[in-house]
Amino acid sequence: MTVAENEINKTTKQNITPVVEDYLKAIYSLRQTGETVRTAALAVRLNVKPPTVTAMLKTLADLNLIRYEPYRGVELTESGEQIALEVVRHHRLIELYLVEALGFSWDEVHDEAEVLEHFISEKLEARIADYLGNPTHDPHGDPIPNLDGTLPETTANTLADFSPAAREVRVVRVRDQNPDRLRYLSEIGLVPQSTIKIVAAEPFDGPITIQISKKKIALDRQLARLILVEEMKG
Amino acid sequence: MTVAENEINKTTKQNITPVVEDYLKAIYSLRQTGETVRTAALAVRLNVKPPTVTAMLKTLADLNLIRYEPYRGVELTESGEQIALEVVRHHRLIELYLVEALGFSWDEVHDEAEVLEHFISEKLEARIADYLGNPTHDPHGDPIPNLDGTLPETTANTLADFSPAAREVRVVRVRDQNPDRLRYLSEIGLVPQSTIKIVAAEPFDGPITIQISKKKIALDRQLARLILVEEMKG
DNA sequence: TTTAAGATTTAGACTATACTAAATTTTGTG
DNA sequence: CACAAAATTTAGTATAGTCTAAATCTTAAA
Ligand SMILES: [Mn+2]
Ligand SMILES: [Mn+2]
Ligand SMILES: [Mn+2]
Ligand SMILES: [Mn+2]
Repeated sequence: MTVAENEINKTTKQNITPVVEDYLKAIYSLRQTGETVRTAALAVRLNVKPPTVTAMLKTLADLNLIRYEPYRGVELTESGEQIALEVVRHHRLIELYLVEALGFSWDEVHDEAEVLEHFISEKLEARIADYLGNPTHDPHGDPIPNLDGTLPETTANTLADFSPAAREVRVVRVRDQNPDRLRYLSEIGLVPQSTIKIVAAEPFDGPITIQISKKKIALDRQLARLILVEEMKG
Repeated sequence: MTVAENEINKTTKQNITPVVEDYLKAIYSLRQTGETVRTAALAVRLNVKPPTVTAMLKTLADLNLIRYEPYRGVELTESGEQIALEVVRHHRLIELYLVEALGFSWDEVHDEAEVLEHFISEKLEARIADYLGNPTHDPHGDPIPNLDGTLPETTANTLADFSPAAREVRVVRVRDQNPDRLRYLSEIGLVPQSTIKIVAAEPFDGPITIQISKKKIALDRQLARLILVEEMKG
């Protein structure tokens, strides 16, 4: 045997393929919702069938990137999370770079970043971060993980949680990556850093009406839940 | 059977993997030397063993990307060449972009481009080309294939072919991608567009002595063969 | 508390790309 | 022109990632 049997579980650079990175990223992102990360959710997210997920979960567990309890779900280990965060950093830096340096709009960057995140070198990552002045947020307001694997703290509520009583709020993040919806949102001026006023909130989970520079727009409550805002200070 | 048997030879986007692209690019580049492209040369270039090449050549022939005569070598078909040229275009645009927009030096860009060439979208390619003003040559003086798959014509001789009789020449291309040698060459000022004078050429394939802005430097004949130059007009 | 529906895993298979060892073809030398 | 050396292909195997069909586990409803 070429490799000793007690070495089979070692994580090497080689083992971290683009597919592995996407699984880790998916686990990380699904965990953000607070729920246990299950096979079915991963299958949907990653566009594969459940048995494919099960097979990969075993591989990831062998690499000590996740803790896996059959039938019960998974969670990232410390090293799994570090890799996930590094890939997320790549993704968000690339998104911002494409917008800032190459004139992409915020609805065009996701698919490009989804691929390139796996292939830029550490050197290119550094040059991009440097060019952008070590930014903390991407074009959607998503926080960019730091090099050390920490995340800029975000304290924001969703637009859906605010009542008309609230005064002006500032949009800080748009948690949507559907190109058509993103185009719609930027058309009405609802982008990170814009200021809006909440005009009305219909009961029974009805629409939220907001005002953006004179214009009133009714937003579906589901969509409003994806818009994170902060109260204006002062 | 899901796919009819008379359809097995169809080239689809799916079939064109990064590995396939690298084979086509390698065949294209080896062909430039004028010699028949053989299994052994491809194996060396692509860092795989000869049986691996044989297997892939069959696949490429099935996809109508090459003509393959067992034991006798291969050549690209029209569609194989188009794909090779497109990948070369990506490679060289990326190299130039990294130098122009992100401060890379010419010895750092090859490895990065070798990977990214397979993963940029057509949209990103277009934005990069646009940013660069639709350039015709990369940082090494290598011609960048046009969108239509044609190549800017280059008429240049190697430095090794010139005798001291020749007057000043302009460096137009450096056919080397070894980072250490490239650093050496840029240190002595031997880069595309620089002007040099040929001072001496030793017999028996000996060194060529050149002068670059007052300084005389002896260049190994092998290395001189990789430097393409043009006589200055006027 | 039983049981059926839903979720998940197991079993078995396939494709792409790689390898080593062995067989075969080509080529260059005597 | 014969034949050994070199080049190439064939044969058989491996790994990563995917699939479908079948088995098994979990859970929620009767
Ligand atoms: Mn990805
Ligand atoms: Mn984003
Ligand atoms: Mn490549
Ligand atoms: Mn080049």
